[in-house]
Amino acid sequence: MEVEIPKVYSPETIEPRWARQWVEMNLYRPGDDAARRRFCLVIPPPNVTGSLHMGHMLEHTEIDILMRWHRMRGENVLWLPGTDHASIGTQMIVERELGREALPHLEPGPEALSAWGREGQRRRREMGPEKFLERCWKWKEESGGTIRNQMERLGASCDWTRDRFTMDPAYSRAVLEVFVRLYEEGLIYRGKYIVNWCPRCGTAVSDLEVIHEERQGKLWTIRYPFEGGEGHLTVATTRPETMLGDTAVAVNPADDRYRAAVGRKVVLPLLKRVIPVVADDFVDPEFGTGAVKVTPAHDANDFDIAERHKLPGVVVIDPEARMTEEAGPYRGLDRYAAREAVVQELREQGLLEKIEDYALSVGTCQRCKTVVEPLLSTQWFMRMKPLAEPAIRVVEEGRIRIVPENYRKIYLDWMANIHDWCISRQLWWGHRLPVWYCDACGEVVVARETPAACPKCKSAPLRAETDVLDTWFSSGLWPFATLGWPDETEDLRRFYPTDLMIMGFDILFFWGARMIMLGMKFMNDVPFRELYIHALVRDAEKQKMSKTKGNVIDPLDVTEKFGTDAVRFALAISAAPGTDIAFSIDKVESYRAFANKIWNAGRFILMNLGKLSEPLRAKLGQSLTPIPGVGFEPVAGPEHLELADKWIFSRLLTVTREMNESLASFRFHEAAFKIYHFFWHEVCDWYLEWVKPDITAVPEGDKLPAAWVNLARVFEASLHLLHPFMPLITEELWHQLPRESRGPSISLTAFDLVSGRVSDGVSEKQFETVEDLIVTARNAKAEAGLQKQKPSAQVASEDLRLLELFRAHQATILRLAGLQAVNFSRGRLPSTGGVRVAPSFDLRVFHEEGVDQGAERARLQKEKEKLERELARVKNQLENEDFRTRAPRDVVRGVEHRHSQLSLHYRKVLDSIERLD
RNA sequence: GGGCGGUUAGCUCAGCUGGUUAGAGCGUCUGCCUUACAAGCAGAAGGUCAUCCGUUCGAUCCGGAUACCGCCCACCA
Repeated sequence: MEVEIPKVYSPETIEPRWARQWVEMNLYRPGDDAARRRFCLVIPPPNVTGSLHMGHMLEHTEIDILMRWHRMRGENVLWLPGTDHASIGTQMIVERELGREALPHLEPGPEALSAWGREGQRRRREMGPEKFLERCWKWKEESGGTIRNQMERLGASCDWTRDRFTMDPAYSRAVLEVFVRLYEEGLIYRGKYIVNWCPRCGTAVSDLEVIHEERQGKLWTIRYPFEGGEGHLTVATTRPETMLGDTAVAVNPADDRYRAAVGRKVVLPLLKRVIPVVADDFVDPEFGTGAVKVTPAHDANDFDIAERHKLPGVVVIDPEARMTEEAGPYRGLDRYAAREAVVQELREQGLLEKIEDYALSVGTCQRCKTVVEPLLSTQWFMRMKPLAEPAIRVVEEGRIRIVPENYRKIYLDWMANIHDWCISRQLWWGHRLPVWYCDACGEVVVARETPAACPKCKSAPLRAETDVLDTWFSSGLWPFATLGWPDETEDLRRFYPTDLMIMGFDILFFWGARMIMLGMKFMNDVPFRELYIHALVRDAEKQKMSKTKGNVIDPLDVTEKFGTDAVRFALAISAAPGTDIAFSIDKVESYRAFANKIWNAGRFILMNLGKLSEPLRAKLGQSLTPIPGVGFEPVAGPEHLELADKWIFSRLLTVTREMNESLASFRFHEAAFKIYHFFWHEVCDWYLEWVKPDITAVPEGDKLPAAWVNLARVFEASLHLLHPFMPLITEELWHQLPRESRGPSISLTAFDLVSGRVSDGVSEKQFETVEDLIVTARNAKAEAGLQKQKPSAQVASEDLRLLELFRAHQATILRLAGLQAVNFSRGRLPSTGGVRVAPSFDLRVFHEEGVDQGAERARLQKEKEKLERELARVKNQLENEDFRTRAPRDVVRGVEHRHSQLSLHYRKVLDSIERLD
């Protein structure tokens, strides 16, 4: 039977097939064996605003690696998937879509985007909520589908039967429940405060949604004349247009310059309003003129000053950032036009003292980059201090472990300085606040169901609130609402608290902190026990990927081209905790080569399988069948073990253990590197080459050669170790291996070490010595220019046991080193050239044309110098009495051993140089 | 204004709690289409671990300073 297997692995045919099959089989529902540990993670729900980017792919790869790893250790694993409605984000995208439909002729670009946004907003208002929300839902269906396809293609092992969306009816019920309960407890309140207002989006946004940017601006110094008298106060401002809303000037009470001014009044220029001069500690006498204009309706600090001094607020800027009626002659002007006009007028009136350049930080809208306007506005807020307290405690006490640890401090600092959270948004897409107003008596009703009439004055109907909740309000409930809360479901009982959460740092405060607060509040327990913060995926030059820079790599593109497994591996092996990832196509390419390597190793085995008779193949299948209750053990077959077998199984044991340790601490790069190196450079380069003759030979009789059992077991174990990183290719190859009874997937076959097994240091050492001999021979061949030929060689050593070891593996040494014959003898080689000296053996490759004495001398000279340097260092160390007395014994002994090896080697090199002469 | 991170081979990065000879991938050079794999095999070159000072028997690793780069937070008009 000859099996035709392509030489080059083609992920595009194999990967999608398995990905689909896993979904169709509902393979990744958690098992319900109560005796087993459970492991649960709820996905950070991607926004339904579009398709997934490299950051998602990294996140999902990391999650999937851990999920598969836990699953293969026999745990009941739940990875719960879902998506977030992304209130403001989705609404903006749908608006833009509407705009694009209305203005299809525009060339795509930043200008078109903003034009489409404006037009879409207009069309949204025209359509009304009902129709607009229909469009949003349609968008959600499409976009959600795209996301799901992408995740499936990635091989994400989530339980799709538990897929959730933040606006599912059940989920929305949880959102309202939380709102009502928090309101009833006084933790949600309504009030008129300064909020961050985005004039473009037409909504309030939270502090976190404001991005501070350093901009070059100006500082204007303006005179405010005293009422009915001589003189003036001068104030400095970066926003002269807001003076129209000034209701006071404030100075520091300790500032002698202004002591007399406090209590007097000044005349606000342009509007001629008479306003008081007040004393307030907030004012820094050092800054500007030491006198501050107070604009309570358009500045958060001024608002606080006004509270303290009972000053009124005058709103001069409207929600669209135009001047209001209160701005008198400037009404209707845009805020920036008003600024110019105001400055112009002040200059003409001689009230402008000076203009200086000034770098200031302005708040911009996270979504649309528009400069945010602090605005006095009635909004809903969540009181954070009482919620933050337990959320701080659980992290301090280690009930939630944050990794890498430096984020713990950042989290705690932020939580300690937390401010109340503005949760209402003037948007349409999202959860409407469960609030009704009685226009008759002014009553505010917060209820789970629509109230029929006002509970106070009985009038009806009530006017429903139109604001929706900040997206992060609903996602804050994610870990318990997805599991069925407020109902006491089986899932909630079984899977809360979840075990792990993985997210990017950018949403630690938006989401992570809020989940912890709300989880503690409503479940009285942490939402997850560990929180791993992953790195950012950047481009090869470590630049942020962005559309404007044009350096965005689309996960789907690169996946299609090189295969999911290759991309996953490239991400995993770069994912060192705490360091951003420089991602490049080159990297993916080199891990595609790795996938191909795995494929070809499998191909070698499968091709030679044809040399086994049917019964022998069945026997092999038996030896690969998982042991019930234990799963697959990465141990050698019970039969004869060659040196190479002992070595590779010993290494396998070590590598498995090390990978387990790495994954337990989120050191993905380490685990990926370990298996990469093990599989390629140990299994393929050495083990497979070593046993090759035993595998390619046609066995005689009905006995299955031990080499077959061992190789198949090593390969199968390697597939298991690789599987979390490269699930698709490993699944494919696993299915092609013979097996007595085949489960549905490698990922459901438990794989673990039998405890107490220790690695075999003696065999490792012996194997490495033989390896050393072979490499030395190859090296000698290469430098003598004999790579094409098969020369003879001579090996000598003082160590009889070593010679015995070499003799026992003579055939393998000849084959792997590419030698014709080798002669082993005791002692040293008496040759006059071409001798390689290692501490424990000499080796000489025969060269027909004789040795190039010059090159030989140069090489030896270089070696001598290197040895001298090292020897000097080691000697120095050993002669240091402090080192001998203070360093640990085994370190000293190690250095001593090194010294004896070095001197031996050095003497041999010296000797060789002498013989050349 | 506070806080944090980085600086290791030509490039991108590993190197966990200090200890024998600092590692990979890509790139470079040499030789090979050796019946698993040229997306491969074999061999090689390439590093005063940013700089300075300190702690230590011993520092790429710990502490301090400097330089450059980057990030986060913040209610100074």
